[in-house]
Amino acid sequence: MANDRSERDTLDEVPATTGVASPDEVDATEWLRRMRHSAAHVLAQVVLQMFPEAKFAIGPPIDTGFYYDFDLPRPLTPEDLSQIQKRMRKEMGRNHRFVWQEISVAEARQRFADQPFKQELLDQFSADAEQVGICTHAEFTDLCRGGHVESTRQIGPFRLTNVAGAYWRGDERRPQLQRVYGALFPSREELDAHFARIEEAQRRDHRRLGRELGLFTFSELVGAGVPLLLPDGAIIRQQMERLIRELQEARGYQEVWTGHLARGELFRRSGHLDNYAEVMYPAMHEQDRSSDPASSDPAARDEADAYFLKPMNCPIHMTLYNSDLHSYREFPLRYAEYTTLYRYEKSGQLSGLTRVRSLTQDDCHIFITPEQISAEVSRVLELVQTLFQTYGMPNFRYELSLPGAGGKYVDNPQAWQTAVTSLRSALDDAGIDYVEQTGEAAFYGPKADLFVSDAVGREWQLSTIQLDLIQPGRLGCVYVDEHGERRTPVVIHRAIHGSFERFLGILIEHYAGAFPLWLAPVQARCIPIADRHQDWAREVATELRSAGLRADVDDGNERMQAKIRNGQRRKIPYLLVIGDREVESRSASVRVRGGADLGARPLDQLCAWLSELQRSRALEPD
RNA sequence: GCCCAGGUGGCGCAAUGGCAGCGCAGCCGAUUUGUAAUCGGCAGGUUGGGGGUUCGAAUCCCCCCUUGGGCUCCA
Repeated sequence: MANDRSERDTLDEVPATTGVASPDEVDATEWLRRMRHSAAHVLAQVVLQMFPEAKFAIGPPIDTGFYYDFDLPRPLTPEDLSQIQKRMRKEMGRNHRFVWQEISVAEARQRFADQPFKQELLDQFSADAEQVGICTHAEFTDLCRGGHVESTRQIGPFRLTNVAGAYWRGDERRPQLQRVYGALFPSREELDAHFARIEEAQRRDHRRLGRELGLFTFSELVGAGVPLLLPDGAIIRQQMERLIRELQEARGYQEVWTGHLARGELFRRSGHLDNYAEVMYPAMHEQDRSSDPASSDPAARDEADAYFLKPMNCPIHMTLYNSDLHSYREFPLRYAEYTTLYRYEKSGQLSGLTRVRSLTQDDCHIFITPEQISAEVSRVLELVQTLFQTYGMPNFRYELSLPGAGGKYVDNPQAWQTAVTSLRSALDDAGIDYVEQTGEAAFYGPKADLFVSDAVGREWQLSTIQLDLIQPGRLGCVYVDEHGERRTPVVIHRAIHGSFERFLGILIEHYAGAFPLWLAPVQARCIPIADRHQDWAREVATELRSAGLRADVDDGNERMQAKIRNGQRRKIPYLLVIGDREVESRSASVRVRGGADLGARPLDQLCAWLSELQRSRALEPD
């Protein structure tokens, strides 16, 4: 997640200005950073008072405040947190001055003799004579590159928010520390606004809306990470599938179907068992069904003969490609598939619809010659733009993931170079801004990924465009070129939605549950005012359904006001109120989601209007 | 996977060692109403699962499942 990355990056940033500054020496942003960093020092001071044996690690400012990592003799409780907070406020009120100075590494080693994490930070300096910064306020001194306010009373309003586990230096093999997070803003109002924003974000959290709107559920019995789409959620998903099918058919994609299982031998050849085994569900051995005890001896099993739930389609699509001999004239050859994949995501990673164990990609594999890379990537980028425009989602960013130095990247530097260059030029030609990430490429090639943020600020990858220089060769894919020579094709792996599950989660939050007409599970609901209006209400609904719309009738014995309230809460785009006047004039009164009353519309006009709105996938409900 | 905090009718919550309760939703009945909640009644829980402590466990202890917040991971 990029926001985490940016947190990490702050550790390595050297502040532009010296240890301590007054408010008029630095700009507002830097001043805020300094308040946050200074608050982290006060936090460490207080924790050290309460736990003299505490080992303290690092405590940088972050986007919304600060944190500090500690190794403590026991877990911190919520009560500890409020106690710490109280004492921090007290210390701040005492108005200690921050004094920053430089000392030699050798001196610092002595000073922090009982602080192993500080010692490790000092290890990165080669010479003992080098200078490092330390910052002192009250009785507390920390190893510190600087970046403080002048005194503790200048620190803005804050609140400690939570404790979390965090690995030392972000490495899961290293000790896990307790990270105390705090929110800090320049003013009380801004701090309150921050928490109000969080509350607002929670209101549009897809996990909450999914329940309220009856879109999806999970079951302990079915299993973690397996989303169960309720009828209304399934309707939205069907519309998503329909859209991408339409767009892809128009662009020369051909749909294939390859099921859910494949033998281990396939994944061995593709390289996935070597690079990806931990995310695959374990092997299913046919011998396990045998009554012969000898045959279930693990040593006798061959992973190659076992079956696996497929975690991706690529090797299967390549095998399918191999069922025939292909010519360069067929290229680009585009295989599309919408089949569910299964990935054993670690339990701690699961999150609503955005991180699941059964996921359905709008997955395609495109077979091309190396010369075609750039042009085909451009076509895929166009498809991405069209899709996101249709959903009205403008806020995304691209990352270009390049190979790093590691041995994960199979050699053939020339092919990699071509691939990277082609990918980059396609992005540039499309006028797309992107960030390059070295060492983030797939084991089989470089890729361009699209990220969006969810309601609570977490970033998720949706679209991906990956070049594959490895698997086609491993799986023996060939094509005949214009000279009659057999060559290995390049394959583009690409998904536009990413997975329908994750995209649905993002969509729910993007619209805050108020879907545009074409996606809304119920598009129009007829509300008869009294029982005598029910016949006409039913007729209106029937006519709308004949026009291809999803319409129903609220024939409960509640008052109209209550039905409107329910329909509104269900975020139905159009509520059609039907009373004496409407029955009389063969019409329905249209109430737009949000409250606008459009007055009575004749039934045939209503049908034509709504079905055109649906057909055009218009974004506004009115 | 790791750390922390949770799991009580479908949903949101209360009960902290001594009779499991409230609201919404649901069902039944009455009401027939013009743009965000009509009234009355009924029903609904072996307190996530298993084990333990105790005269007695939703409440304390252990294991597991699961959710949330982080960390790590994300071909």
